Amino acid sequence: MDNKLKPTESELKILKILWEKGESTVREVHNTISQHKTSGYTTTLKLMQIMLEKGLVGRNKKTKSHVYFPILKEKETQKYLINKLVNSAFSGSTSKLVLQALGNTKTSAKEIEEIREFLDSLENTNDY
Amino acid sequence: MDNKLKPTESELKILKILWEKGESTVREVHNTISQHKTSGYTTTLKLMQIMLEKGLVGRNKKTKSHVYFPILKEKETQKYLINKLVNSAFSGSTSKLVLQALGNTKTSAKEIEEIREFLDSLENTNDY
DNA sequence: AATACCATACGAAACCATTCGTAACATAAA
DNA sequence: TTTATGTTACGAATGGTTTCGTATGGTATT
Repeated sequence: MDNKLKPTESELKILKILWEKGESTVREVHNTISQHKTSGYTTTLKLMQIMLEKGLVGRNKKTKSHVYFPILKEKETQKYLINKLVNSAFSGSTSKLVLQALGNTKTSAKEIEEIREFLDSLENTNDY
Repeated sequence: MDNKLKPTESELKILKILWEKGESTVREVHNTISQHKTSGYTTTLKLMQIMLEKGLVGRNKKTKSHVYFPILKEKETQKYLINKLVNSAFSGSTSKLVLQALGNTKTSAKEIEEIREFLDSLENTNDY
């Protein structure tokens, strides 16, 4: 992934909203953010303008206002972030991360089953 | 985990060295860092002094120089970082993170087996 | 003791992300 | 058209991390 596309924490919050809700105005994004955090409207606006400059999002002019949409893709970003974490704190070992993550929180039987199935599918594709 | 104990990226690099190599002088830490990055000795020194103030590391006076050791524990930090990532990019779902992580990189048969065993042990302890 | 060498302390610059105030502009209501 | 409301652009302040230069102090070598 392009280093230019590395989002900051605030940018990630905004991207998350755009991924979940689809294209949105600054007002809509700000309303969502306001539920968890108190900061001004122009702060959100400025952040989204910066994200536009960086190419993290795009926008279209609608009659009343601009409508923003994510350019950076969710899966790519997740992959980038996992990679960063694995390298910075788990000596590059993904399985160490996985074991630690599973140990941290209660994992439901259904989730465990899902993971088992995924492990099965992994074994079938990379047999070595 | 105490918010005071949240390391920055540079601090994490230093902690990683202290975890791996055990207690070390600034010189030793700096030599290790220099292999991957070019920055001055006093930069490393300053960072470690700040980490001392924050309580991330401790130090003992040896004849020639100070010897630093980690106070922040590796597992705790990993747990904190995973939690942060799960919340900021995986809607709080650990299993989503795990699935994505496993999909990102080739996982060896041995690692898969380890994870399976861990899943087994989880099922035995939290049966619900 | 004088010199050279290394470590420490610390202020300050540079950098970056976040925050907001204010001005300019557009749209809708009176 | 005037007023009110909402949107955008943008400069600048704030706060935190990283970087380094320089002064100071200690240890060891001559």
